[in-house]
Amino acid sequence: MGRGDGTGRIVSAEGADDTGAGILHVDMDAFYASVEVLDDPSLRGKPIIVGAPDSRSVVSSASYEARRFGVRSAMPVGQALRLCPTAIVVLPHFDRYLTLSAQVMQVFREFTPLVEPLSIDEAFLDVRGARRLWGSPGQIARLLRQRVLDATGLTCSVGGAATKHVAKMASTISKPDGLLIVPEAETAAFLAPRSVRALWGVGPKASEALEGRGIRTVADILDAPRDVLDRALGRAMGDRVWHLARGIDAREVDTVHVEKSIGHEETFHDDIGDAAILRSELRRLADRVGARLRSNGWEASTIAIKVRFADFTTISRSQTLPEPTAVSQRIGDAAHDLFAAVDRRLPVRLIGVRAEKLRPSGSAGLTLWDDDEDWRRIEGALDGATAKFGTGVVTRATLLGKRRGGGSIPTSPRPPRAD
DNA sequence: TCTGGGGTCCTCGGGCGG
DNA sequence: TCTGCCGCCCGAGGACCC
Repeated sequence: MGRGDGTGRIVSAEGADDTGAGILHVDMDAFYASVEVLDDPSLRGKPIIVGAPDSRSVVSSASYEARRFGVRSAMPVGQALRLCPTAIVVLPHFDRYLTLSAQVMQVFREFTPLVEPLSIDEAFLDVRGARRLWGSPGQIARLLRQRVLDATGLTCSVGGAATKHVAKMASTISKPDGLLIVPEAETAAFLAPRSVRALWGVGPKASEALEGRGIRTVADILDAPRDVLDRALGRAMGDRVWHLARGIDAREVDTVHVEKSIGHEETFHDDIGDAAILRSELRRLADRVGARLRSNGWEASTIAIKVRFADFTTISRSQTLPEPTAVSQRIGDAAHDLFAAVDRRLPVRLIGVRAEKLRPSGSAGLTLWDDDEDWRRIEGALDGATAKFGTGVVTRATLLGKRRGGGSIPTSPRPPRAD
């Protein structure tokens, strides 16, 4: 596997065993902060915090120089500055990050079409079919890191393994500017000593629940009875952790992403108690949600609002509409109705609007049931890039993406069963 | 210290229909 | 006609991720 190279990071030795490690996870190093350094070289080597310098802002990204002082993402900027008073606070430039992200993803696609972007700065790649063209997974990872650096001037870290989960853990451990390949046969040895918190999906609450039962490492999970995990974490999570600890993760690299919700929210600079101002903010957020729905060709069946009060308690309310919509006015009306029913005893810190249960607009008339038989019918009806159902036209990508994502194409409920 | 914004997924409880 | 049970859907809230 890997070895330390004296700088705290890990780089798998050239020619090290990479048998069966055909899934790569690539993660850009301190992405936003690194882009800021790229665009202003005078920042190089200095502690940088990307975020707004106002009282309610949090750290979006921090350079490794700042992280040495304990600065972390999502930490309030004020707290970060107390830990690292010499840090330079830089305002984020999201358009620039998007441009560089697109360049990086393009580099990934030079190696394989099987790229699953996870966020703006990371992706999974399935390189099992790229050996003839580019070499073994380890060779591909090295080439890819060099290509990213040449194309953008940015460094990234790469983990390689037999599964997405282990590849992701490997890239995290190799950071920054590292490479760690875990050959399939060494998966168990790699996992066993890791903290439960290192498992993807185990956060502060879940790790606390496990540690309360004496389960601190992946090896401890292997020894724990299933029902103990289920009681600590709930059935679904217990099951997932049981499998992940054994290196079992059947998820494939999925190149099709289908949005399930679209929302906007905003934290006010000062808490607001005036209902008229809050209603106009809801309208503004509803306008933005509607505009995004329309530009994506979606409409939503459910509208939800979120309200966070001055004491940080947070509530949400949602409503299913009689008809799906992408009209901002209707979204705003629904948001107003929901807001009117909220008991407001404290001023409001944050307000948000979200559109859920999305479907392609103009797909009314579809009557499909979400089961295998219907999917065969849908796929049978696919003609080139689109399929026609009733009055609606749905793209092939949408249909197949929905299927893979396990979501529902505009579906109707199954007819009531005859008793 | 005082907690962003964009999401996804899971759990739980209540309502409803067979 | 009523009741219990079951399964499904919906809404609310929480945990988690980047």
